Amino acid sequence: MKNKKTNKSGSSEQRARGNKGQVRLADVAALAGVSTATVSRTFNEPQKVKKEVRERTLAAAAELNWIPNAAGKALASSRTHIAGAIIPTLDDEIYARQISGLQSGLSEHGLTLFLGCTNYDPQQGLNQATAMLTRGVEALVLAGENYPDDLFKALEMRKVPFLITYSYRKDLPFAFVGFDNHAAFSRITEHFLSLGHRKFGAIFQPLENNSRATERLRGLKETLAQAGVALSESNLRVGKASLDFGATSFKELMSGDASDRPTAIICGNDALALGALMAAKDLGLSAPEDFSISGFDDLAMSSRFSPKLTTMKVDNQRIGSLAAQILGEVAKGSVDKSRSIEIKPEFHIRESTGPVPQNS
Amino acid sequence: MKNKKTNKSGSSEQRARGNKGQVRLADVAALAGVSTATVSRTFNEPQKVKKEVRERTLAAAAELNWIPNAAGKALASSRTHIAGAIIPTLDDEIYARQISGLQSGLSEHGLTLFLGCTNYDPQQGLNQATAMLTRGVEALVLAGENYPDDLFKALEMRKVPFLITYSYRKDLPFAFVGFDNHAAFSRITEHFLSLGHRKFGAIFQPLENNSRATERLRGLKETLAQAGVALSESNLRVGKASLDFGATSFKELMSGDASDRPTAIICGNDALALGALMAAKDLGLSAPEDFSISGFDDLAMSSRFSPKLTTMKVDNQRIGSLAAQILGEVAKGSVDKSRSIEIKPEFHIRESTGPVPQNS
DNA sequence: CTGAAAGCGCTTACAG
DNA sequence: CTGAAAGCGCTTACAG
Repeated sequence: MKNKKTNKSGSSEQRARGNKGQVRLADVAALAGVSTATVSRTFNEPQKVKKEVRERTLAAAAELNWIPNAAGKALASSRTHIAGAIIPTLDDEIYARQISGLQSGLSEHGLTLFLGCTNYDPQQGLNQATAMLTRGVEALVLAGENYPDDLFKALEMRKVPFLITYSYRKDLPFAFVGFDNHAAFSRITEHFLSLGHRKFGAIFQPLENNSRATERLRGLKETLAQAGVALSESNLRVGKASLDFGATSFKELMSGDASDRPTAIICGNDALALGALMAAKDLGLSAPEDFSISGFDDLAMSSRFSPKLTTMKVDNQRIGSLAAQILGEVAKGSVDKSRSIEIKPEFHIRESTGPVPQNS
Repeated sequence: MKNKKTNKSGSSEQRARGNKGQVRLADVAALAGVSTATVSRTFNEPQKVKKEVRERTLAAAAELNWIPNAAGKALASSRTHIAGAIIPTLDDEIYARQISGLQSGLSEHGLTLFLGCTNYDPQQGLNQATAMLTRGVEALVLAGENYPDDLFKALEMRKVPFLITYSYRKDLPFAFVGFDNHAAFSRITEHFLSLGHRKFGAIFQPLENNSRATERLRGLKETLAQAGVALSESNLRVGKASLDFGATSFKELMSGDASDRPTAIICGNDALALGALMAAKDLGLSAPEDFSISGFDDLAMSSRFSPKLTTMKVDNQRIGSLAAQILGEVAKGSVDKSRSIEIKPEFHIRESTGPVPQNS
């Protein structure tokens, strides 16, 4: 009884010495009549505390509405229970889904997520990462591998485990959870070749600081080259990954001489392909009668559009969950190195691709 | 010179006492031959340090590649430079955009963002918020106001400033950055009424734990009621906010007796409306000749679909930036209370709404 | 302008 | 099973 009172007034004395009126572990200890060590154990290693004492402590904590201060905890234990993720942008559903899967996965491991966006600027990526290192992230997810060398150096110097998502590359010494963009576009290109197409056009998102897009285009070009087919520069359009750019580019590609016009159009993603299909309607052209076209991502709209779009689906939510699981294990220390996981995209051949039109 | 050496070996002695090999401010101080106070000032109040000393200190920090430890900093200064955001889901572009604007805005204020998703479960929201309070967030953004009372109590008890986004309500004592969902749907409904529609149908996302959707439906129903028009329960479909549910619901609404069939269909968002329009094509019906329909959000697709969708646009990126700006000021202490900002959605009347069909 | 030292809120050997 | 006390890496009055 007396104990309680002393504590309560004690608490306000503390306030005078700088404490902001925040309830601290020491206040709980005083109320429960135990040492600070016991309060700490009650919450972190309950089995080490006698039941009766534990309950008294929990009651005190509940009465005071105590929430532990993570900074104190982190300093004393050198664990922060924080993970970070850096992505190009949330405006692309691809990354939003990954973060969604990642966040709920990390949450199950008791990790809170710091989020940073680079807007495709490597320097911003470095800044975000530095902020996160300062705040003691235990692990980091980087979407894509377009980051300055300094970033990777900093991570290695501080021994912060990290994982690269969305990409999967064997030529780089990092842990990946993603897929092989080059192989995916190789596969798509083969599909067109096997349908007899020889005149190709391509509509792509910006390649700068985006090695995924770059790899896709390489996969496309190299596969064509192996078949002895060239993609002329004039039939390659690169611009904003929007419906509009897809539409404009399509009209340009189709405005040429009928004999030069591509019969096959490979798009860097679904938004571009859907934009192109909309422009086709305006021009009175339709797939697969007049041309064939493919996307990448399998947006919700793509399988319902008319014609249904041939595309590849990547389960981004799953990429996020897998990344969370790996990092959760690494942070817990049960695994000492992050491993790679290769995701296989699903190729959905639908209505938008077919044999070469007769009159071409 | 000697100084340097002592320091370096000193550093490894420290390691034996628990330090994880991490470079600390004290190491920088030793290398530069100054006190820890001077190192701290060099970074936090540089104008208080003589130029020469400052430069020596900066050089030492650079040489050791020192990154300050935020936990130590937070504990000593009681500032964490962390803000948090809790949203229902990232799978909805609405929230992804808000987070996008929020993150870059906060970043400019030197704040790092914790992100948590509730998946529309208030309890998860409380858990995420507790995790963030533990980690010392200086301010919190909550999307929507569907959170347990305990959450608001906890925030108020700890005097953590917070802001509710997307909604804007005058009947609740919180700071909002958003719009009036009720008024928005009232406006949409008036548009249909002014076109002469009297038979209404509605396709909505789940209302449970989603007061935005609930307000929308209320705005719709009350405006109809004022005009003496009823929305029959059988003409109201509530389900997943997907293209598919929009399509299925449309077919159901249109399957009834021709005389009972709604001429006006108000959808809770664009995905539902686009799904309905796709189903209409299958049925050989088209807007606005056979029926009128509206959405909400103005997705990229909506202005390009055929017919172009009548809908309302909310600038979610801007909601995020505004929230960041307010919280940045509040965290800095330049303002002591967060203020509300009402956003006005833009009503885009396009091709999908028109006068009541003659034969109805 | 600079430094010695206390203190922020926790955890964790260590001793009992 | 429990407690006294040192220590985690910083900042900040205070004194000079």
